[in-house]
Amino acid sequence: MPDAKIKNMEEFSAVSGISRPTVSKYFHDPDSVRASTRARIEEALKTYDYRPNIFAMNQNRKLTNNVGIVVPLLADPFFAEMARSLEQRCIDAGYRPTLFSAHGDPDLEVEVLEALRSLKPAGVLLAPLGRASYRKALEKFCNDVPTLIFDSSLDELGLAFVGSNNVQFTSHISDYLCRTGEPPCFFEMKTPANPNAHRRRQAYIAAMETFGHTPQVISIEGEGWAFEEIGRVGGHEALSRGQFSTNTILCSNDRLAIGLLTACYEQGITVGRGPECKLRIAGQDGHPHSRYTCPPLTTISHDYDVVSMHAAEALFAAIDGHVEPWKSTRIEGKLIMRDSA
Amino acid sequence: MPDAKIKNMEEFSAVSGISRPTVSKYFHDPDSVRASTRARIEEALKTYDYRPNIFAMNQNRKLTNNVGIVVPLLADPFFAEMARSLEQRCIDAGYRPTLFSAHGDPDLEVEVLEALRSLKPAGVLLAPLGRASYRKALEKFCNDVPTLIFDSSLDELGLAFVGSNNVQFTSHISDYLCRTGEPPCFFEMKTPANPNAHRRRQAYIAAMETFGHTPQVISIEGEGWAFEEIGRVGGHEALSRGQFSTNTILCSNDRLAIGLLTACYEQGITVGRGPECKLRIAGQDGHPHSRYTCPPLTTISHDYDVVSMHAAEALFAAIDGHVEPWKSTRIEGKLIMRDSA
DNA sequence: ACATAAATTTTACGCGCGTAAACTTATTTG
DNA sequence: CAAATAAGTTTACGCGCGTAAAATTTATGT
Repeated sequence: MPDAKIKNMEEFSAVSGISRPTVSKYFHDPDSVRASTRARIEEALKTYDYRPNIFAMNQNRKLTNNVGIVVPLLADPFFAEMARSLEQRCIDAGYRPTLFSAHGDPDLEVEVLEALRSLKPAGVLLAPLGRASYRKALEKFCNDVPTLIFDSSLDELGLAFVGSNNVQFTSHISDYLCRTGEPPCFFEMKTPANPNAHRRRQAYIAAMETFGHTPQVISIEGEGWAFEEIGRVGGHEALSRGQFSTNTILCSNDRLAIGLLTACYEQGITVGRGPECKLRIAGQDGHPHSRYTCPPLTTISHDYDVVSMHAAEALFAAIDGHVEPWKSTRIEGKLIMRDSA
Repeated sequence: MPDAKIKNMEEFSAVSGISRPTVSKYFHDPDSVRASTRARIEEALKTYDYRPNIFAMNQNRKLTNNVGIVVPLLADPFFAEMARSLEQRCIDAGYRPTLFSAHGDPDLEVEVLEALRSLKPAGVLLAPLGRASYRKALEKFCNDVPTLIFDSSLDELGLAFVGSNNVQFTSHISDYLCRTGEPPCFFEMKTPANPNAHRRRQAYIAAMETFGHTPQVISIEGEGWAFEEIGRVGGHEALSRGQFSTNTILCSNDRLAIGLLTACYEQGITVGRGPECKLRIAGQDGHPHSRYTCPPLTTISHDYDVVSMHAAEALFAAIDGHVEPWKSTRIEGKLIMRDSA
């Protein structure tokens, strides 16, 4: 039971009987001191409540043990899950993670990066919003701070890129849809907030051509991150106009698919694999909610754990000085077959 | 265009022609210096890139301008939205918010609070996990740090409580359901992760008695925060056993309702208000996803904006020294009528 | 046991800024 | 316009800790 409060390291070194520089070393890395002295320090820690002042520590250290985690939109469960996973890995590796969200706003993203800079982080895990106009600001940031880019790639930016293999995602699920029924149309936003959307469209087109089908892309209007609503409204329009040339729709992402499912429901269109169903709908991302749509959504899921592991380890390696040339790691997704397609 | 880099406040005061203590005052509060000197400083700021070292600043200040925001589970869109809103209010008020999630784990919550302590925050906005066993740790924290509790109340803890009026929530929607059809059964978790659940059950029972109906509570098994899955599995069981005595079900929260909707779908049970529908289902919370279920979920929504406003302003007032006795502010919810009930 | 290497102690300085005190200059007020 | 007041300057110290250098103690190997 720690009782007597200790003001600073000086006082603590006095009561522990160890000199302050050695105590300092201990807090920097407990293994850097002799086992016997470590034991004495930890013994004192049990009786006296002391923790080094974090501000004084970071002031003089060239590098802190802070790690920034920046996502474009924390309200999106995909990023919430990635953030959680990365946060845990940082803690396990002895870093102090701090979580930031740009809330979908590129200006806020730049502000966040500015704020992050002043925290002198040892490294940053950044999922960029991906607007080209902000490339300059990101580039500047990456030059100053070891930054690993995840989720959506801005070529050659930062230490490295780790994310999902969007081409494989779309190819794989397109393949599945072609082999199990009519070839899919592709449902996407005309001006997607996420740059991965472009890769997915291209992969869809390529996959269709491989199968000898003519691709059909339906690009709907809508700006911002309210994908479900955009999918619902755009879905209503596309359905009313009869824009889907087959009975199968592959959506650019699950959130769009969820909106489209709602539109179908509202128009009384049954979705699913059964013979009585008019439409098959599939998504992409493995959104936490996709299991609970009606019908449950067939999708292809990110391997959250593997992506976060590669991202975290690549950053930590770089922090430890293991310099490697920029590279891109893309993790394959797993098809999740459910009732919607 | 800031070009020449300035190392510290000393150098900056030199190039700006203002003494360092005055510059220090300026960064503490720009309005605390004469308008003419403020102009000179800001003029220099345009040509020289300088920002005070945040660690050195916080080291000597008794209080930082850090504000901690702690939520039980960031992956829950309700908390994600609250966090976003609170974050913005902190920034607008000149504080530096830092976001933390306990990820549903009481031990992590305590750790987060420990970490937060060392940031010497001016204040903390805390939505507690609400396990009684951790009351002691929270109490200790609240004694040391000005803490405002939101979402779920632990009586008399912290500066004050701001949250939704769960009793009104349940009364109001129960009332609606009774007036528009058969009286509702209540669908909830036997051991809910969120303490508000108890209030809702009690309010349901009270509302039913007011209407002269006998309340029927279905408490399902399940631990943790995977409410949708718990609702789905529990829903299957309750449906199979015929546990619902009326055709109307009020769920303790939207996430449970979403799971129950999935269970209904999987059993081929139509949900909605139409004459062909077998069941009416309503939720509570105004979950971002509730609009997109099939059918869209009738629910009662938190007034996110008002709750976050009251919470933030109460904290800022306390930080500014406006001491007030502990009080509880409960915001009413708005009924959102959709097709499910 | 003795040389050598490793760890610790002593001593001392610096980081960047907050802040207090005494003094000087600028602005406001009657 | 002098006096009163407000704001800025100088000077100086301290915060809590990192860290370097030299001296000293302790551990390790043959």
